[in-house]
Amino acid sequence: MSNAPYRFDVTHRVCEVVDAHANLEPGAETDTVVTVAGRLMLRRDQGKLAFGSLQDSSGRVQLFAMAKSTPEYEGFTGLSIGDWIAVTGIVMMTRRGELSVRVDEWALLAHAGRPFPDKWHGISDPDTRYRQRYVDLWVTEEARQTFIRRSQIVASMRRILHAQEFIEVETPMLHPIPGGALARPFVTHHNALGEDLYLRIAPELYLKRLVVGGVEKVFEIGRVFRNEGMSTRHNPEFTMLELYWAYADHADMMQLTEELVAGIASEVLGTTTIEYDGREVDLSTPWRRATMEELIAEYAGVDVNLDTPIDELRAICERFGVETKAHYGPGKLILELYEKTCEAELWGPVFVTDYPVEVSPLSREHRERPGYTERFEAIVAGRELCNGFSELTDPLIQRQRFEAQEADRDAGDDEAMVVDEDYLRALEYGLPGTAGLGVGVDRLVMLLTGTTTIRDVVLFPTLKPEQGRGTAESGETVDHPH
RNA sequence: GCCCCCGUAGCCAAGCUGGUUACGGCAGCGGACUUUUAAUCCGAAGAUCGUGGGUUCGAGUCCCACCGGGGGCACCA
Repeated sequence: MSNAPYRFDVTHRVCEVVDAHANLEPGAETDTVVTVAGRLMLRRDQGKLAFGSLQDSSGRVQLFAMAKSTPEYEGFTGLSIGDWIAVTGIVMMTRRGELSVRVDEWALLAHAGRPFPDKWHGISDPDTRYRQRYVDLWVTEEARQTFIRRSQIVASMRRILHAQEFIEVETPMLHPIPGGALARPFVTHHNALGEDLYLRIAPELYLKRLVVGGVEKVFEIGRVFRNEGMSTRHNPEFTMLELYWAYADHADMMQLTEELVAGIASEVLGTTTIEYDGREVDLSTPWRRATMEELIAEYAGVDVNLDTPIDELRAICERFGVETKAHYGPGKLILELYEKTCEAELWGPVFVTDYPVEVSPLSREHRERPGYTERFEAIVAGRELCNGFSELTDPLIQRQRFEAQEADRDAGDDEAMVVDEDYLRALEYGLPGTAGLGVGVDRLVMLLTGTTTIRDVVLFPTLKPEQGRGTAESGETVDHPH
Protein backbone atom coordinates (compact mmCIF):
# COMPACT_ATOMS: atom_id res chain seq x y z
CA MET A 1 0.00 0.00 0.00
CA SER A 2 1.08 3.51 -0.67
CA ASN A 3 2.15 5.62 2.28
CA ALA A 4 1.26 8.80 0.43
CA PRO A 5 -0.80 11.16 2.56
CA TYR A 6 -4.58 11.15 2.30
CA ARG A 7 -4.66 14.92 2.63
CA PHE A 8 -2.11 17.67 2.67
CA ASP A 9 -2.27 21.28 3.80
CA VAL A 10 -1.10 23.55 1.01
CA THR A 11 -0.72 27.21 1.94
CA HIS A 12 -0.21 28.80 -1.47
CA ARG A 13 -0.94 28.27 -5.09
CA VAL A 14 2.16 28.73 -7.20
CA CYS A 15 0.86 31.91 -8.81
CA GLU A 16 0.34 33.47 -5.38
CA VAL A 17 3.97 32.87 -4.50
CA VAL A 18 5.15 34.26 -7.82
CA ASP A 19 2.88 37.32 -7.74
CA ALA A 20 3.82 38.26 -4.19
CA HIS A 21 7.58 38.14 -4.76
CA ALA A 22 8.07 39.41 -8.27
CA ASN A 23 10.55 42.12 -7.28
CA LEU A 24 13.06 40.30 -5.09
CA GLU A 25 16.73 41.11 -5.68
CA PRO A 26 18.97 38.29 -6.94
CA GLY A 27 20.36 36.42 -3.97
CA ALA A 28 17.65 37.67 -1.60
CA GLU A 29 16.05 35.36 0.92
CA THR A 30 12.71 36.17 2.55
CA ASP A 31 11.42 34.81 5.81
CA THR A 32 8.13 33.89 4.13
CA VAL A 33 7.53 30.17 4.49
CA VAL A 34 5.14 28.57 2.02
CA THR A 35 3.88 25.09 1.25
CA VAL A 36 3.16 24.44 -2.39
CA ALA A 37 2.22 21.26 -4.21
CA GLY A 38 2.13 20.05 -7.76
CA ARG A 39 4.06 17.98 -10.23
CA LEU A 40 7.82 18.02 -10.62
CA MET A 41 8.17 18.88 -14.31
CA LEU A 42 11.93 19.38 -14.63
CA ARG A 43 14.99 18.72 -12.52
CA ARG A 44 18.56 19.94 -12.79
CA ASP A 45 20.90 18.22 -10.36
CA GLN A 46 24.23 19.76 -9.71
CA GLY A 47 25.99 17.71 -7.10
CA LYS A 48 25.31 19.32 -3.76
CA LEU A 49 22.60 21.51 -5.31
CA ALA A 50 19.49 20.66 -7.24
CA PHE A 51 16.91 22.74 -9.04
CA GLY A 52 13.45 21.66 -10.04
CA SER A 53 10.32 23.11 -11.58
CA LEU A 54 7.11 22.59 -9.68
CA GLN A 55 3.89 23.07 -11.61
CA ASP A 56 0.39 23.33 -10.24
CA SER A 57 -2.81 24.45 -11.93
CA SER A 58 -1.79 28.08 -11.56
CA GLY A 59 1.77 28.06 -12.88
CA ARG A 60 5.36 27.03 -12.33
CA VAL A 61 7.95 27.94 -9.75
CA GLN A 62 11.51 26.80 -9.29
CA LEU A 63 12.53 24.60 -6.38
CA PHE A 64 15.96 25.05 -4.84
CA ALA A 65 17.40 22.16 -2.85
CA MET A 66 20.73 21.93 -1.05
CA ALA A 67 22.41 18.77 0.19
CA LYS A 68 23.23 20.35 3.52
CA SER A 69 19.74 21.63 4.31
CA THR A 70 17.22 19.58 2.35
CA PRO A 71 16.08 16.50 4.28
CA GLU A 72 16.55 13.23 2.46
CA TYR A 73 18.39 15.06 -0.30
CA GLU A 74 19.20 11.80 -2.08
CA GLY A 75 15.53 10.95 -2.21
CA PHE A 76 14.69 14.40 -3.55
CA THR A 77 17.19 14.14 -6.39
CA GLY A 78 15.86 10.67 -7.09
CA LEU A 79 12.33 11.88 -7.78
CA SER A 80 10.86 11.13 -11.16
CA ILE A 81 9.69 13.77 -13.58
CA GLY A 82 5.95 13.93 -13.09
CA ASP A 83 5.93 12.96 -9.42
CA TRP A 84 3.41 14.86 -7.33
CA ILE A 85 5.22 16.48 -4.44
CA ALA A 86 4.64 19.07 -1.75
CA VAL A 87 7.41 21.40 -0.72
CA THR A 88 7.69 23.66 2.30
CA GLY A 89 10.34 26.34 2.53
CA ILE A 90 11.21 29.99 2.33
CA VAL A 91 10.70 32.07 -0.78
CA MET A 92 14.01 33.24 -2.24
CA MET A 93 15.67 34.52 -5.36
CA THR A 94 18.69 32.70 -6.78
CA ARG A 95 21.84 34.55 -7.77
CA ARG A 96 20.73 34.28 -11.37
CA GLY A 97 17.43 35.92 -10.46
CA GLU A 98 15.04 32.96 -10.59
CA LEU A 99 12.32 33.06 -7.96
CA SER A 100 12.43 29.83 -6.00
CA VAL A 101 11.01 27.97 -3.05
CA ARG A 102 13.83 26.50 -0.99
CA VAL A 103 13.20 22.86 -0.21
CA ASP A 104 13.30 22.83 3.58
CA GLU A 105 10.77 20.01 3.78
CA TRP A 106 9.22 17.88 1.09
CA ALA A 107 6.82 14.98 0.70
CA LEU A 108 5.95 12.63 -2.11
CA LEU A 109 2.20 12.79 -2.79
CA ALA A 110 2.08 10.42 -5.75
CA HIS A 111 4.69 8.73 -7.86
CA ALA A 112 4.48 8.99 -11.64
CA GLY A 113 4.99 5.38 -12.64
CA ARG A 114 4.93 6.20 -16.31
CA PRO A 115 7.39 8.65 -17.85
CA PHE A 116 6.09 11.97 -19.13
CA PRO A 117 6.85 12.98 -22.69
CA ASP A 118 9.91 14.95 -23.70
CA LYS A 119 10.22 18.12 -21.65
CA TRP A 120 11.11 20.20 -24.67
CA HIS A 121 9.36 18.70 -27.68
CA GLY A 122 6.16 17.69 -25.92
CA ILE A 123 3.61 15.49 -27.66
CA SER A 124 3.16 15.85 -31.38
CA ASP A 125 1.01 12.79 -31.94
CA PRO A 126 -2.65 13.94 -31.92
CA ASP A 127 -3.79 10.45 -31.08
CA THR A 128 -1.87 10.54 -27.81
CA ARG A 129 -2.99 14.09 -27.05
CA TYR A 130 -6.67 13.21 -27.40
CA ARG A 131 -6.57 9.77 -25.83
CA GLN A 132 -4.34 10.70 -22.92
CA ARG A 133 -5.57 14.20 -22.25
CA TYR A 134 -4.32 13.88 -18.67
CA VAL A 135 -0.82 13.88 -20.10
CA ASP A 136 -1.53 16.55 -22.70
CA LEU A 137 -2.81 18.97 -20.08
CA TRP A 138 0.48 18.81 -18.20
CA VAL A 139 2.70 18.92 -21.22
CA THR A 140 0.90 21.21 -23.66
CA GLU A 141 0.45 24.72 -22.29
CA GLU A 142 -1.91 25.79 -25.12
CA ALA A 143 -4.22 22.88 -24.38
CA ARG A 144 -4.52 23.89 -20.76
CA GLN A 145 -5.16 27.52 -21.74
CA THR A 146 -7.84 26.52 -24.25
CA PHE A 147 -9.86 24.63 -21.68
CA ILE A 148 -9.52 27.37 -19.09
CA ARG A 149 -10.80 29.78 -21.72
CA ARG A 150 -13.64 27.47 -22.57
CA SER A 151 -14.75 27.57 -18.96
CA GLN A 152 -14.57 31.36 -18.98
CA ILE A 153 -16.59 31.58 -22.18
CA VAL A 154 -19.40 29.43 -20.81
CA ALA A 155 -19.34 31.30 -17.51
CA SER A 156 -19.58 34.60 -19.36
CA MET A 157 -22.44 33.27 -21.46
CA ARG A 158 -24.37 32.33 -18.32
CA ARG A 159 -23.60 35.64 -16.65
CA ILE A 160 -24.88 37.68 -19.59
CA LEU A 161 -28.05 35.61 -19.95
CA HIS A 162 -28.77 35.61 -16.23
CA ALA A 163 -28.30 39.37 -16.22
CA GLN A 164 -31.12 39.55 -18.76
CA GLU A 165 -33.25 37.33 -16.57
CA PHE A 166 -33.14 34.20 -18.66
CA ILE A 167 -33.75 31.09 -16.56
CA GLU A 168 -31.46 28.10 -17.03
CA VAL A 169 -33.12 24.70 -17.15
CA GLU A 170 -32.31 21.08 -17.87
CA THR A 171 -34.56 19.04 -20.12
CA PRO A 172 -34.44 15.34 -21.01
CA MET A 173 -31.53 13.86 -22.90
CA LEU A 174 -33.43 10.61 -23.47
CA HIS A 175 -36.21 11.33 -25.95
CA PRO A 176 -38.99 8.98 -26.99
CA ILE A 177 -39.11 10.87 -30.29
CA PRO A 178 -36.01 12.52 -31.71
CA GLY A 179 -36.92 16.10 -32.58
CA GLY A 180 -35.91 19.72 -32.85
CA ALA A 181 -33.36 19.26 -35.60
CA LEU A 182 -32.78 17.47 -38.86
CA ALA A 183 -30.29 14.81 -37.87
CA ARG A 184 -29.88 11.11 -37.35
CA PRO A 185 -30.07 10.15 -33.67
CA PHE A 186 -28.32 7.57 -31.54
CA VAL A 187 -30.73 4.90 -30.37
CA THR A 188 -30.65 3.26 -26.97
CA HIS A 189 -32.95 0.98 -25.07
CA HIS A 190 -34.64 1.23 -21.71
CA ASN A 191 -35.05 -2.25 -20.28
CA ALA A 192 -37.78 -1.59 -17.71
CA LEU A 193 -39.90 0.39 -20.15
CA GLY A 194 -39.15 -2.04 -22.92
CA GLU A 195 -38.84 0.99 -25.19
CA ASP A 196 -36.19 2.40 -27.48
CA LEU A 197 -35.13 5.91 -26.58
CA TYR A 198 -33.11 8.43 -28.53
CA LEU A 199 -30.23 10.56 -27.28
CA ARG A 200 -31.44 14.05 -27.97
CA ILE A 201 -30.45 15.81 -31.16
CA ALA A 202 -31.74 19.15 -29.77
CA PRO A 203 -33.56 20.37 -26.67
CA GLU A 204 -35.72 22.68 -28.79
CA LEU A 205 -39.15 21.12 -28.47
CA TYR A 206 -38.89 20.74 -24.69
CA LEU A 207 -37.76 24.32 -24.23
CA LYS A 208 -40.70 25.64 -26.24
CA ARG A 209 -43.01 23.51 -24.09
CA LEU A 210 -41.56 25.48 -21.18
CA VAL A 211 -42.52 28.76 -22.86
CA VAL A 212 -46.05 27.37 -23.17
CA GLY A 213 -45.72 26.67 -19.45
CA GLY A 214 -45.01 30.32 -18.76
CA VAL A 215 -41.20 30.42 -18.65
CA GLU A 216 -40.84 33.52 -20.80
CA LYS A 217 -37.06 33.63 -21.04
CA VAL A 218 -35.37 30.26 -20.85
CA PHE A 219 -32.09 28.68 -21.89
CA GLU A 220 -30.22 25.43 -21.66
CA ILE A 221 -26.53 24.71 -22.18
CA GLY A 222 -26.02 21.04 -22.72
CA ARG A 223 -24.84 18.13 -24.72
CA VAL A 224 -26.63 16.96 -27.84
CA PHE A 225 -25.84 13.85 -29.86
CA ARG A 226 -25.94 13.38 -33.61
CA ASN A 227 -25.12 10.18 -35.40
CA GLU A 228 -23.14 11.74 -38.22
CA GLY A 229 -19.70 11.83 -39.68
CA MET A 230 -16.84 13.36 -37.73
CA SER A 231 -14.62 16.17 -38.92
CA THR A 232 -12.68 19.16 -37.72
CA ARG A 233 -16.00 20.82 -36.90
CA HIS A 234 -18.13 17.83 -35.93
CA ASN A 235 -17.98 15.68 -32.83
CA PRO A 236 -20.82 13.18 -32.33
CA GLU A 237 -21.60 14.76 -28.97
CA PHE A 238 -21.32 18.51 -28.71
CA THR A 239 -22.58 21.36 -26.61
CA MET A 240 -25.43 23.64 -27.59
CA LEU A 241 -26.82 26.77 -26.10
CA GLU A 242 -30.49 27.04 -26.89
CA LEU A 243 -32.59 29.92 -25.70
CA TYR A 244 -36.20 31.02 -26.14
CA TRP A 245 -37.61 34.48 -25.60
CA ALA A 246 -41.36 35.05 -25.50
CA TYR A 247 -42.86 38.13 -27.18
CA ALA A 248 -39.69 38.59 -29.26
CA ASP A 249 -39.03 37.91 -32.94
CA HIS A 250 -36.09 37.04 -35.17
CA ALA A 251 -34.91 40.67 -35.34
CA ASP A 252 -34.74 40.88 -31.56
CA MET A 253 -32.92 37.60 -31.48
CA MET A 254 -30.30 38.66 -34.01
CA GLN A 255 -29.60 41.67 -31.84
CA LEU A 256 -29.34 39.52 -28.72
CA THR A 257 -27.07 37.09 -30.55
CA GLU A 258 -24.56 39.66 -31.72
CA GLU A 259 -24.56 41.33 -28.31
CA LEU A 260 -24.06 37.98 -26.60
CA VAL A 261 -21.12 36.93 -28.78
CA ALA A 262 -19.49 40.36 -28.75
CA GLY A 263 -20.10 40.57 -24.99
CA ILE A 264 -18.44 37.22 -24.33
CA ALA A 265 -15.48 38.23 -26.47
CA SER A 266 -15.12 41.48 -24.54
CA GLU A 267 -15.39 39.80 -21.16
CA VAL A 268 -13.08 36.90 -21.90
CA LEU A 269 -10.62 38.35 -24.41
CA GLY A 270 -10.95 42.04 -23.67
CA THR A 271 -11.61 42.80 -27.32
CA THR A 272 -14.11 42.17 -30.10
CA THR A 273 -11.40 42.06 -32.75
CA ILE A 274 -9.92 38.61 -32.95
CA GLU A 275 -7.69 36.70 -35.30
CA TYR A 276 -8.77 33.40 -36.75
CA ASP A 277 -6.89 31.24 -39.22
CA GLY A 278 -4.58 34.15 -39.98
CA ARG A 279 -7.39 36.61 -40.71
CA GLU A 280 -9.06 39.25 -38.66
CA VAL A 281 -12.64 38.91 -37.46
CA ASP A 282 -14.46 41.97 -36.16
CA LEU A 283 -17.23 40.83 -33.83
CA SER A 284 -18.34 44.32 -32.87
CA THR A 285 -22.03 45.03 -33.37
CA PRO A 286 -24.05 45.38 -35.48
CA TRP A 287 -23.38 42.47 -37.81
CA ARG A 288 -24.36 42.52 -41.44
CA ARG A 289 -27.78 41.09 -42.37
CA ALA A 290 -28.27 39.63 -45.84
CA THR A 291 -30.86 37.32 -47.31
CA MET A 292 -29.77 33.96 -48.64
CA GLU A 293 -30.75 35.02 -52.14
CA GLU A 294 -28.77 38.26 -51.95
CA LEU A 295 -25.70 36.25 -50.99
CA ILE A 296 -26.22 33.78 -53.82
CA ALA A 297 -26.39 36.71 -56.22
CA GLU A 298 -23.26 38.16 -54.65
CA TYR A 299 -21.12 35.01 -54.55
CA ALA A 300 -22.50 32.89 -57.37
CA GLY A 301 -23.70 35.67 -59.62
CA VAL A 302 -27.12 34.15 -60.23
CA ASP A 303 -30.54 35.47 -59.31
CA VAL A 304 -32.81 32.82 -57.88
CA ASN A 305 -35.92 32.79 -55.74
CA LEU A 306 -38.84 30.53 -54.97
CA ASP A 307 -40.58 31.62 -58.17
CA THR A 308 -37.68 30.50 -60.33
CA PRO A 309 -38.90 27.52 -62.40
CA ILE A 310 -37.69 24.36 -60.73
CA ASP A 311 -36.06 23.00 -63.86
CA GLU A 312 -34.05 26.17 -64.08
CA LEU A 313 -33.08 25.88 -60.40
CA ARG A 314 -31.95 22.31 -60.95
CA ALA A 315 -29.89 23.35 -63.93
CA ILE A 316 -28.21 26.12 -61.92
CA CYS A 317 -27.48 23.70 -59.10
CA GLU A 318 -25.93 21.25 -61.49
CA ARG A 319 -23.84 24.02 -63.01
CA PHE A 320 -22.34 24.67 -59.59
CA GLY A 321 -21.81 20.99 -58.85
CA VAL A 322 -24.59 20.65 -56.30
CA GLU A 323 -25.88 17.12 -55.97
CA THR A 324 -29.67 17.13 -55.98
CA LYS A 325 -32.29 14.54 -55.24
CA ALA A 326 -35.61 14.07 -56.99
CA HIS A 327 -37.78 15.07 -54.05
CA TYR A 328 -35.97 18.38 -53.48
CA GLY A 329 -38.29 21.34 -53.90
CA PRO A 330 -37.18 24.85 -54.82
CA GLY A 331 -36.45 25.78 -51.21
CA LYS A 332 -34.08 22.86 -50.67
CA LEU A 333 -32.39 23.56 -53.99
CA ILE A 334 -31.79 27.19 -53.05
CA LEU A 335 -30.40 26.16 -49.66
CA GLU A 336 -28.06 23.64 -51.29
CA LEU A 337 -26.92 26.26 -53.77
CA TYR A 338 -26.24 28.71 -50.94
CA GLU A 339 -24.28 26.14 -48.96
CA LYS A 340 -22.20 25.18 -51.96
CA THR A 341 -21.39 28.64 -53.22
CA CYS A 342 -21.53 31.00 -50.24
CA GLU A 343 -21.13 29.52 -46.80
CA ALA A 344 -17.42 28.73 -46.80
CA GLU A 345 -16.70 32.08 -48.49
CA LEU A 346 -18.48 34.18 -45.90
CA TRP A 347 -15.99 35.59 -43.43
CA GLY A 348 -18.57 37.57 -41.58
CA PRO A 349 -19.87 37.92 -39.09
CA VAL A 350 -23.03 37.97 -41.14
CA PHE A 351 -26.61 36.97 -40.46
CA VAL A 352 -28.00 34.99 -43.37
CA THR A 353 -31.77 35.46 -43.36
CA ASP A 354 -34.97 34.39 -45.09
CA TYR A 355 -34.59 30.62 -45.26
CA PRO A 356 -37.25 28.82 -47.28
CA VAL A 357 -40.14 27.24 -45.36
CA GLU A 358 -39.33 23.93 -47.02
CA VAL A 359 -36.09 23.56 -45.09
CA SER A 360 -37.26 25.18 -41.85
CA PRO A 361 -40.00 23.00 -40.39
CA LEU A 362 -40.06 24.74 -36.99
CA SER A 363 -39.79 28.36 -38.17
CA ARG A 364 -42.63 30.78 -38.60
CA GLU A 365 -43.38 32.01 -42.07
CA HIS A 366 -41.98 35.41 -42.95
CA ARG A 367 -44.57 38.14 -42.31
CA GLU A 368 -43.85 39.77 -45.69
CA ARG A 369 -42.48 36.96 -47.89
CA PRO A 370 -44.71 33.92 -48.31
CA GLY A 371 -42.71 30.72 -48.71
CA TYR A 372 -39.83 32.07 -46.65
CA THR A 373 -39.30 32.06 -42.89
CA GLU A 374 -38.03 34.52 -40.32
CA ARG A 375 -34.98 32.36 -39.81
CA PHE A 376 -31.33 33.34 -39.67
CA GLU A 377 -27.96 31.75 -39.29
CA ALA A 378 -24.85 33.59 -38.21
CA ILE A 379 -21.78 32.73 -40.25
CA VAL A 380 -18.35 33.60 -38.90
CA ALA A 381 -15.09 32.57 -40.54
CA GLY A 382 -16.91 30.42 -43.07
CA ARG A 383 -18.57 28.40 -40.36
CA GLU A 384 -22.10 28.25 -39.09
CA LEU A 385 -22.07 29.60 -35.55
CA CYS A 386 -25.76 29.64 -34.70
CA ASN A 387 -29.29 29.35 -35.98
CA GLY A 388 -32.38 31.18 -34.84
CA PHE A 389 -35.86 32.17 -35.85
CA SER A 390 -39.27 33.44 -35.00
CA GLU A 391 -40.87 30.24 -33.77
CA LEU A 392 -43.78 28.62 -35.52
CA THR A 393 -46.60 28.87 -33.01
CA ASP A 394 -49.63 27.60 -34.93
CA PRO A 395 -50.37 23.94 -34.10
CA LEU A 396 -52.21 23.30 -37.36
CA ILE A 397 -49.40 24.63 -39.53
CA GLN A 398 -46.88 22.82 -37.37
CA ARG A 399 -48.77 19.59 -37.98
CA GLN A 400 -48.65 20.17 -41.73
CA ARG A 401 -44.91 20.82 -41.52
CA PHE A 402 -44.36 17.62 -39.55
CA GLU A 403 -46.39 15.72 -42.12
CA ALA A 404 -44.32 17.16 -44.93
CA GLN A 405 -41.26 15.98 -43.03
CA GLU A 406 -42.71 12.51 -42.74
CA ALA A 407 -43.25 12.50 -46.46
CA ASP A 408 -39.56 13.28 -46.89
CA ARG A 409 -38.80 10.47 -44.49
CA ASP A 410 -40.88 8.12 -46.58
CA ALA A 411 -38.95 9.35 -49.61
CA GLY A 412 -35.78 8.05 -47.96
CA ASP A 413 -34.59 11.02 -45.90
CA ASP A 414 -33.75 9.42 -42.56
CA GLU A 415 -32.91 12.80 -41.05
CA ALA A 416 -36.41 14.16 -41.55
CA MET A 417 -38.60 14.78 -38.51
CA VAL A 418 -41.50 12.72 -37.26
CA VAL A 419 -44.78 14.02 -35.85
CA ASP A 420 -44.52 14.85 -32.16
CA GLU A 421 -48.13 14.72 -30.92
CA ASP A 422 -47.34 15.97 -27.44
CA TYR A 423 -45.52 18.97 -28.85
CA LEU A 424 -48.56 19.75 -31.01
CA ARG A 425 -50.76 19.39 -27.95
CA ALA A 426 -48.54 21.90 -26.13
CA LEU A 427 -48.88 24.36 -29.02
CA GLU A 428 -52.65 23.93 -28.83
CA TYR A 429 -52.51 25.37 -25.33
CA GLY A 430 -51.02 28.47 -26.89
CA LEU A 431 -47.47 29.66 -27.64
CA PRO A 432 -47.11 33.43 -27.99
CA GLY A 433 -44.79 34.94 -30.58
CA THR A 434 -41.39 33.67 -29.47
CA ALA A 435 -37.87 33.85 -30.82
CA GLY A 436 -35.44 30.97 -30.47
CA LEU A 437 -31.70 30.56 -30.85
CA GLY A 438 -29.24 27.70 -30.95
CA VAL A 439 -25.51 28.30 -30.63
CA GLY A 440 -22.80 25.71 -31.16
CA VAL A 441 -20.77 26.29 -28.02
CA ASP A 442 -17.80 24.27 -29.24
CA ARG A 443 -17.63 26.33 -32.40
CA LEU A 444 -17.88 29.54 -30.42
CA VAL A 445 -14.98 28.34 -28.27
CA MET A 446 -13.02 27.46 -31.41
CA LEU A 447 -13.62 30.95 -32.76
CA LEU A 448 -12.58 32.67 -29.55
CA THR A 449 -9.54 30.48 -28.96
CA GLY A 450 -8.30 30.45 -32.54
CA THR A 451 -8.65 26.67 -32.75
CA THR A 452 -9.34 25.03 -36.10
CA THR A 453 -10.36 21.58 -34.94
CA ILE A 454 -13.18 20.78 -32.58
CA ARG A 455 -11.04 18.08 -30.97
CA ASP A 456 -8.92 20.81 -29.48
CA VAL A 457 -11.88 22.30 -27.58
CA VAL A 458 -13.45 19.01 -26.46
CA LEU A 459 -11.50 17.40 -23.62
CA PHE A 460 -12.17 13.84 -24.66
CA PRO A 461 -13.20 13.83 -28.31
CA THR A 462 -14.84 10.73 -29.72
CA LEU A 463 -12.22 8.30 -31.05
CA LYS A 464 -12.23 4.68 -32.05
CA PRO A 465 -11.36 2.34 -29.19
CA GLU A 466 -7.67 1.55 -29.11
CA GLN A 467 -8.22 -2.15 -28.27
CA GLY A 468 -5.64 -2.65 -25.59
CA ARG A 469 -2.83 -0.75 -27.28
CA GLY A 470 -0.90 1.28 -24.76
CA THR A 471 -2.92 0.18 -21.76
CA ALA A 472 -1.67 -1.50 -18.62
CA GLU A 473 -3.40 -4.72 -19.66
CA SER A 474 -1.36 -4.96 -22.83
CA GLY A 475 1.65 -6.16 -20.90
CA GLU A 476 3.47 -2.86 -20.99
CA THR A 477 5.71 -2.49 -17.99
CA VAL A 478 4.74 0.02 -15.38
CA ASP A 479 7.00 1.11 -12.58
CA HIS A 480 5.28 0.34 -9.28
CA PRO A 481 7.35 1.64 -6.38
CA HIS A 482 5.39 0.25 -3.45
C1' G B 1 -18.89 5.39 -46.62
C1' C B 2 -14.94 7.28 -50.38
C1' C B 3 -9.93 9.50 -51.52
C1' C B 4 -5.00 11.07 -49.98
C1' C B 5 -1.21 11.05 -46.13
C1' C B 6 0.97 9.13 -41.57
C1' G B 7 2.41 5.02 -37.73
C1' U B 8 10.57 3.80 -36.22
C1' A B 9 12.29 2.96 -27.84
C1' G B 10 8.13 6.31 -22.65
C1' C B 11 8.53 11.16 -25.79
C1' C B 12 10.80 13.84 -30.16
C1' A B 13 13.16 12.08 -34.46
C1' A B 14 16.94 10.49 -38.96
C1' G B 15 16.78 6.43 -42.32
C1' C B 16 18.10 9.17 -50.31
C1' U B 17 15.97 5.28 -55.87
C1' G B 18 15.41 -1.97 -50.95
C1' G B 19 21.92 -3.56 -49.40
C1' U B 20 24.89 -5.90 -44.11
C1' U B 21 25.27 -4.88 -36.30
C1' A B 22 18.37 1.07 -37.77
C1' C B 23 21.71 8.14 -36.95
C1' G B 24 20.68 11.07 -32.89
C1' G B 25 18.27 14.00 -28.78
C1' C B 26 15.16 14.03 -24.21
C1' A B 27 13.53 10.92 -20.31
C1' G B 28 15.32 6.49 -17.48
C1' C B 29 20.07 3.86 -15.32
C1' G B 30 25.62 4.45 -13.26
C1' G B 31 29.25 8.39 -12.28
C1' A B 32 31.23 13.90 -11.77
C1' C B 33 29.61 18.74 -10.35
C1' U B 34 27.47 24.35 -4.42
C1' U B 35 23.30 29.02 -8.35
C1' U B 36 21.04 25.91 -12.72
C1' U B 37 17.31 27.72 -16.65
C1' A B 38 16.01 22.31 -22.44
C1' A B 39 22.27 22.77 -17.08
C1' U B 40 26.85 20.46 -18.60
C1' C B 41 30.36 16.37 -18.96
C1' C B 42 31.62 10.88 -18.91
C1' G B 43 29.67 5.72 -19.19
C1' A B 44 26.38 1.64 -20.05
C1' A B 45 21.69 0.35 -21.81
C1' G B 46 16.97 0.56 -24.22
C1' A B 47 13.49 -0.90 -31.00
C1' U B 48 8.21 -7.36 -32.08
C1' C B 49 10.38 -0.49 -37.31
C1' G B 50 1.41 -0.43 -35.90
C1' U B 51 -0.36 -5.95 -37.00
C1' G B 52 -0.51 -10.07 -40.47
C1' G B 53 0.68 -11.88 -45.17
C1' G B 54 3.51 -11.42 -49.87
C1' U B 55 7.59 -10.07 -53.56
C1' U B 56 13.09 -10.49 -53.21
C1' C B 57 19.46 -13.41 -52.41
C1' G B 58 18.08 -9.31 -49.06
C1' A B 59 12.26 -5.22 -46.66
C1' G B 60 11.84 0.23 -41.84
C1' U B 61 12.01 1.06 -47.31
C1' C B 62 8.09 -2.31 -52.53
C1' C B 63 2.85 -4.91 -52.83
C1' C B 64 -1.93 -6.60 -50.32
C1' A B 65 -5.16 -6.79 -46.12
C1' C B 66 -6.27 -5.19 -41.35
C1' C B 67 -5.78 -1.71 -36.84
C1' G B 68 -5.17 3.38 -35.18
C1' G B 69 -4.54 8.59 -36.38
C1' G B 70 -4.57 13.19 -39.55
C1' G B 71 -6.57 15.96 -43.75
C1' G B 72 -10.25 16.30 -47.53
C1' C B 73 -15.02 14.72 -49.66
C1' A B 74 -19.76 12.88 -48.60
C1' C B 75 -22.99 13.51 -44.57
C1' C B 76 -24.14 17.29 -41.26
C1' A B 77 -30.53 22.95 -37.67
